[in-house]
Amino acid sequence: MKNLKIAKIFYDIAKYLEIDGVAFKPYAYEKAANSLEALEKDVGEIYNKGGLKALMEISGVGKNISDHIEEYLKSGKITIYEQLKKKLPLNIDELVKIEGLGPRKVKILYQKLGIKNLKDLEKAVKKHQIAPLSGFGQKTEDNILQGIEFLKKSKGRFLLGDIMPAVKEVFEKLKNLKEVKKISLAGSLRRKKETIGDVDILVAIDESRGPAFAKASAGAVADFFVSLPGVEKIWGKGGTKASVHMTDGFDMDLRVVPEKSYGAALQYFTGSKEHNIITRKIAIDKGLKLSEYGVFRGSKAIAGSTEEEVYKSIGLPYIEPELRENEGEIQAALQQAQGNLPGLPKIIELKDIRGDLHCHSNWDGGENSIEVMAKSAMNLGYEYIGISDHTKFLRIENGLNEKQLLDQKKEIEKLNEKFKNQGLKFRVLHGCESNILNNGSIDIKDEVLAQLDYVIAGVHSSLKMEKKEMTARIEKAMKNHNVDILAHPTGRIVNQRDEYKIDFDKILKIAKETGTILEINSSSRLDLRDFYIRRAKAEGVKMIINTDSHNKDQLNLMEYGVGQARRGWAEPTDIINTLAIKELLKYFE
DNA sequence: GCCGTTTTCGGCCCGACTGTTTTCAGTCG
Repeated sequence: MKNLKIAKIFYDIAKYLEIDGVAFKPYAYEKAANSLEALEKDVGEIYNKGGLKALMEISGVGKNISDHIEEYLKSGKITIYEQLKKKLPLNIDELVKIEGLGPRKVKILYQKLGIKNLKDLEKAVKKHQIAPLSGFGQKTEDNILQGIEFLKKSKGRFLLGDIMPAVKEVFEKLKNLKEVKKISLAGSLRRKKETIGDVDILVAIDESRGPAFAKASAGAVADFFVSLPGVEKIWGKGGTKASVHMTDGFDMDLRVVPEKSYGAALQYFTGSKEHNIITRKIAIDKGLKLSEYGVFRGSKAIAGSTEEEVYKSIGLPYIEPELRENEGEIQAALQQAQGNLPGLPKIIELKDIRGDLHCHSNWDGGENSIEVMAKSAMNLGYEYIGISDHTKFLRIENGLNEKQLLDQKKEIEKLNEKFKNQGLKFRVLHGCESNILNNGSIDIKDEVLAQLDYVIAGVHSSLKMEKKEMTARIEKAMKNHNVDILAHPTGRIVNQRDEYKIDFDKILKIAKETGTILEINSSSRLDLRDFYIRRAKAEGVKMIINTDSHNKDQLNLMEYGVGQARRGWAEPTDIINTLAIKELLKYFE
């Protein structure tokens, strides 16, 4: 997608300009990049329809930046970007990931030592060339070494679903402390980002019994925090904060604040940075000041104990954490505050989900029987589960052939009969996760597919096809009238694999035409990504949130798919597994 | 480089920490 490619270039330009010490321009480029990411339409399309004038209507895009966009659309290049790259041939992205290294220091390292990337940096650290530089020092050198080692060990960021179980355990323990009055996760974890740098936990303590008591309470919470099982190393501990490194590899930060500023602190520590900047600006426009301590008029605090109060004081309705990226939520909130439509989306919640339709059983080598999977789904409060085992092309996954699928159908019918006799209002649906072969055909005969309640199709082979071929392959599968759901539509896996080359706009168009449902896969694929979800929603394409469970415990991954959908602004009406069974089956029909 | 029902020029988020500064720049979240 061109929007994202251009956005990336603008972010890079911003960093280059920062390196050169240029004031304010970096912020302008970042802002434009941010707007492009949030755009629901293709920037090429906007330009084709309305030219430069239409581009300049994008927030943060003015005369110069619209020229850059035009240049990119025409030639695939932006001249000043090429010049900046030539002037400072650095891998900035890589270098500024080291804690303590920012653009200015990166420039000094390049000028004095010719450091262009992480490898160069590591060599220089080992030869102790960093400490003697003016502005650096022994401590900086030590910190850089530590930063390099952390990056190597953890690759920097963790998959949300991988660390959440451990975080929840810690969270529950803290919550049960008598000193803790309020507690919340904050940061990217609360915004449900795909990957998390570190874990932020915010706690409010009781202040009503005086400062000495409050101080003792805060100390007790911090003491407890650093002595938790799983803590490998304590980075630091003070009266109101502590940070630790866990044996699982991630860092956790604890902040303890008084109750009166809990809401402001939560708003601040939740971020994102971009969202905070714009909310603070809105405060300034109203003659107020917003910080982590509260909202102030002069020196008088006018709000701070809850987030709702903080937003209200600056004239905004409450904004869900998953929307706080400055990608249009502020405009939507302002719109809502003025009583105009559509305002903020009423984004989907976990409790809206009535079933999970991408689940594997022990028929294809999954861990649990259909009955066990079904009972686990009942325990989650679902009304239905769909069994969708792999089909025959995937031999390595014990894919089922036509005969096995029909045998499985009988077993599912029997199980439904049993549930009915037990008076249970729960239904097992029968589907499959079929394979889209290279020529776009499905690896199971149509007459068998037609006998299933629904059919999922996905690409599991020849992932490196050229864009045109791959798009045509998927298009053909979507046009098969037995295919209901396109599994993990772009093929990406977080931190492991990029998406395959596809024309996503075309996929959206075909989905709209054929009524094909696009999957939001909750496993480590997290595919569709948030910005694709937003575009699908804008086009009126329906989606489904599935877990792709291979055992009963993985049914719990649903919360991450829902988080993904929330970041994509999806509402319950956009997601078909919020439907009751009757409507769902009608939709498939 | 962008933006404007207080501005077409003069602004551009806030507070804390760190390291090396002898009064503050760079970095972080």
